[in-house]
Amino acid sequence: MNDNKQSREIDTERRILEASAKVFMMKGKLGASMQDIADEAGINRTLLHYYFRNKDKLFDTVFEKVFARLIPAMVSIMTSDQPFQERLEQFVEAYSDMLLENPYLPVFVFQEISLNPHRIAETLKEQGFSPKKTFKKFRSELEEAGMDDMDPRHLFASLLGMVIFPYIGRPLFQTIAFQDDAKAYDAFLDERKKQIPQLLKLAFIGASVQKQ
Amino acid sequence: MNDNKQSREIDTERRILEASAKVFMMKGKLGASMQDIADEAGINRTLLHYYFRNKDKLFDTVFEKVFARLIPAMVSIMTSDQPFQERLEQFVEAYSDMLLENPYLPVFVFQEISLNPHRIAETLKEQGFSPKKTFKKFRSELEEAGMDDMDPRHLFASLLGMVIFPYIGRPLFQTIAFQDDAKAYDAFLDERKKQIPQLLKLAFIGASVQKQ
DNA sequence: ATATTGTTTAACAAATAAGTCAAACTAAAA
DNA sequence: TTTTAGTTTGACTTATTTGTTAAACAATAT
Repeated sequence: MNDNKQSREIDTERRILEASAKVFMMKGKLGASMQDIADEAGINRTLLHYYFRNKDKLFDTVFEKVFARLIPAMVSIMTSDQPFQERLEQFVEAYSDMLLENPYLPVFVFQEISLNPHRIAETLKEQGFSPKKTFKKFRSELEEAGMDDMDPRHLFASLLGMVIFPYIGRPLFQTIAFQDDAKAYDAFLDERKKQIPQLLKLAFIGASVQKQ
Repeated sequence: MNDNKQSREIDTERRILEASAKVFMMKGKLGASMQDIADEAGINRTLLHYYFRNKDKLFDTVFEKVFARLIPAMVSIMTSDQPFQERLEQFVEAYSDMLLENPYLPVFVFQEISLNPHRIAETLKEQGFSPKKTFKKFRSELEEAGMDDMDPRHLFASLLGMVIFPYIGRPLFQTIAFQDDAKAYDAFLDERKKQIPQLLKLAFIGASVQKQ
């Protein structure tokens, strides 16, 4: 082993964080024991305490890192200056890909913010994300794009819901609508990347028709 | 006290189940201790064991009862023979009202089925809900109604997502889009009862336009 | 009245997991 | 080489929580 202490430290810390994220997401904060995490990381349990004093501190660190994965796509759809239809497609694509790699993320995050709602404001600040400003910009850009008759907050809630639900509700939905065929469900998830923007596009067309 | 033992029993059991549902939903299966539940029900902790042997058995009973609240609206939109637009409105209305009264339900259910995906098939059977049949009926009815170009599974996933997301993601979304104004968010939730069917209606219009 | 069944409680035992501590180990610095 | 700082580990303590047991209590039936 030709590691110096510093690289050893960094490596161990990274391994702990990766293992923690994985185990916390799969088992939940309370379902995951420090031993589980240590095993996943291939280290001694006490080492977790050495690096992160206690379970809460470890969890907080992990939560922020995991939560951060939700931000980039959100920022991009709210601030990019491309045509709306394209932003929409990019957003759905980016979010879907992220969820495909982190299927347990939404349940994990929503569970935690449900138990601990005050955490959100803090975490968002920590991530350097300014909700008020960003959302205002989104709103005004939408108006400029001539979608002023569709409340951006409803639009955004619908969009997020449509994207996220199939991941959150997978076990349920795969059972009732796909007879538990996992492969078919994967294909379904992929199709949604096109279906969701398409549905919204049709709604825009419908709206413009009704306007006249 | 003029209760006989039988009515006492029923009352106690009902109180336990109500308290359990509340505490489990708010704190999660692992976050809720038997003591928490006993306190909420105003009884001795050992009594819980007397009525439901152990925590797992109690939880299973509660989960089935809570999960059952998801079924009726789902069945009605899939089997009713009213015009589709009306079914849609009724579904959104029914689901929204149920969620308003059970705001913690979706996170609770999704967390549990995420940890325990095999439970779903069993629970659905327990509830006398036959996914395959019901969904097939939904599909064919949709086709008859002339919406054959919109995959019913995508439609249903979108619908559920749009309805449920604002409840699951409330702490997050209320913060970023409503500056934490709870009253405004309640109004928003109410608006969605109309917004969601409206969006889908517009999409149908858009689809019919594009068809030509 | 008392015996029996069912209900409720307090006290105890066992298991699990978090967190602490001191000792062992490693690698670079003096 | 030895010292020093940093890293890793095993053993221990403590706290929490589940589940059990036996006894007390209540209400009805004999």
